[in-house]
Amino acid sequence: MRVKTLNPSAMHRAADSACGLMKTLAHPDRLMLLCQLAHTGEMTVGELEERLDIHQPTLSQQLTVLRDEKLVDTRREGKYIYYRVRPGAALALLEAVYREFCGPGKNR
Amino acid sequence: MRVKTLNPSAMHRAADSACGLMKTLAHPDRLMLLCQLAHTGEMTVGELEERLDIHQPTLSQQLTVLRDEKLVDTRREGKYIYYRVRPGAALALLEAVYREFCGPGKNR
DNA sequence: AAGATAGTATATAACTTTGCATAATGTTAA
DNA sequence: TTAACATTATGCAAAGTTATATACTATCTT
Repeated sequence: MRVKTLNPSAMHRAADSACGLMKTLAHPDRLMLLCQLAHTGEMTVGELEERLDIHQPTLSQQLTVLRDEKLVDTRREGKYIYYRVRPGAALALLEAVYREFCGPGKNR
Repeated sequence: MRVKTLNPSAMHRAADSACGLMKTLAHPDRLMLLCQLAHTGEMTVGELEERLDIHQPTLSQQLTVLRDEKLVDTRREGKYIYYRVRPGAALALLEAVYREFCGPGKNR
């Protein structure tokens, strides 16, 4: 069975969008944020701050990145803002990352 | 069924190693290089240069990064140096990326 | 309604890292 | 030694990270 190869320009475009996503994931705080949200479903900024021990402005800045990249959705409830993962390509990658780095027998 | 969450320090360690890999993949040239090698099995620097149209010193620098990160192996044959993907975590990620960004119906 | 407070976001600026071009250097074969 | 293939050195521009300080929004209290 022959493996189909993309033509050069399609490959460039695919590589650029894949890289966009990976650059966003390639930051420990952002990755943990997404991972945590993927597990938990929804959390407020304050809960994330406490759980992940990221100090507030840094956290807020990274959440801004995730919002800009459309990787998370938010909803306000009173003075709290709830974050959750937006379904999409990021989730598939996250799962693959999780399997490789946090799966059974990987947490030592 | 309850989803198990890693403890904080294990999570940090896992996030750091996952990010290390993703940072390496989060560069269009490097990603295409790995993708191309994954498809082809083995290629010389010159073949990669021509196929991906990356100019030579840049290519060599990115190959150095991939070597340093132990994502590729090399073998010399006369004046040619053959590169190939080293089996490991990168391959699983690459496959997930490929499915999301280059799979059926994604190359427009 | 005014001020105080809790939760969240943004601006600025310093610092660090990365990307890549040019140029120089190794290595092998003819 | 010359040509072809590949790597390394150097330097600068661009991008990413994060701390400090400030602003915004909602709630609570008086």
